[in-house]
Amino acid sequence: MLRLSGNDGERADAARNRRLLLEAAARIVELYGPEKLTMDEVARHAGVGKGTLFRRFGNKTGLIHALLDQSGRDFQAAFMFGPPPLGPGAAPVDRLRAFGEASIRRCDFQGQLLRAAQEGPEALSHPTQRLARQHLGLLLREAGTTGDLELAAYELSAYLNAGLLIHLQEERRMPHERLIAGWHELVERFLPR
Amino acid sequence: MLRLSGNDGERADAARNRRLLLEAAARIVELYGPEKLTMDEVARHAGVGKGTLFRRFGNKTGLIHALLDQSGRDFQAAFMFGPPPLGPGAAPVDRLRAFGEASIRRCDFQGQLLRAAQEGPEALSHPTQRLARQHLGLLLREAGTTGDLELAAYELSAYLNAGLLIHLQEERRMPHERLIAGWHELVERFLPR
DNA sequence: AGTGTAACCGGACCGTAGTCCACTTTATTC
DNA sequence: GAATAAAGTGGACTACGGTCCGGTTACACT
Repeated sequence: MLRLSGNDGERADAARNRRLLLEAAARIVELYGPEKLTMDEVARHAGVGKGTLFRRFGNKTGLIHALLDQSGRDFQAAFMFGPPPLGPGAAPVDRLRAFGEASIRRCDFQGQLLRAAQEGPEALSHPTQRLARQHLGLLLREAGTTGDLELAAYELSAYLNAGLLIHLQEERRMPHERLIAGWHELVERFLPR
Repeated sequence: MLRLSGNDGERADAARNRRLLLEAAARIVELYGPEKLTMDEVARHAGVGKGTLFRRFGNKTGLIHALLDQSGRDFQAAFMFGPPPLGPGAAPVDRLRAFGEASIRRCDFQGQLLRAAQEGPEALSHPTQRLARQHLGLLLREAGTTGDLELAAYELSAYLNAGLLIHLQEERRMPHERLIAGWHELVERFLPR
């Protein structure tokens, strides 16, 4: 078989099941919260076998990434091509500040899913994480920061990790504004003196 | 029963089983590596029921913390009471540098266990983590750093997270020296200008 | 020694992530 | 429209972490 005609090389029934599974997963999260998102339940609600679910998304973090895909793409588009201060056009420092603010804001809405997506040792290697670090590194370079920019990008993105932000908000009871101020302060420390 | 005489309020058989379980766990890690450390196997090797294992250590991260306890205590004693530059007596900046170096060195030996111990949402609340952050915050204050020192301590300790260090070493192939240099650079950024 | 009781013990049991593979469906080709 | 091969499917199965609870044991007090 040559698979020339297919839209994405995905068979029609497979595409339908992908849609069913994503809808079921989204519904479960919306109705019962992310902690009730089990692979068995998703498959059951979608009226589909478990094997199908794992074939489509690989594993649970794969499914969660697929759920976050749309908002992730929006976010990426915003900081790469959108209007300033997040997108190009503003000063690098302002873009850095805006990037953190947007990340923290996003965490307010999708924190639990974001945290779940960042579990496991391979999370740091995921394309979206790499892209964010690359972006941070680029902005640092433009801002005139010197030194090991790759490590600097890791350090900055560590602060924006959903697990850390949730801990600070829920365990340490830090208000939103303090986290933002902390980000601004951190960015400041990375600027050339 | 008053439980006055007992050494630690732990019954003799319980103490014996704790020892057996820790020895079994240590042997499994040594012989087969941390990824083979399953609760069933530990209980089986110790010749003890699974319920006993969970009663003693609560959960898997509890067992791992118990395994790391000795080296953890040594480390804590070293940076709180030991000789400079890690312990008191040296300049705060030098103590900060030494703290990171010691953490990175420790990660070289026990990285996999340390990473496993830091999984889960409650890891950041664990006493050893809190103590490390408190120590970092104190050194920053002594070094004259201004701003939100609590957040600053979180940011510094994020760099020393075993999961991140292992990722940088194994995935990004960064040599030991680069990680050390990165730590020194990071500390530098937190010093008053 | 005898006794009461709190602590301990073991292993059956549960929920969840992830694997496996015999069977079915789809799409292409002739 | 029949043959065919690749892709898809579903549910039984495994491994693992963690819970539960009826039975047992060590210890303090008499």
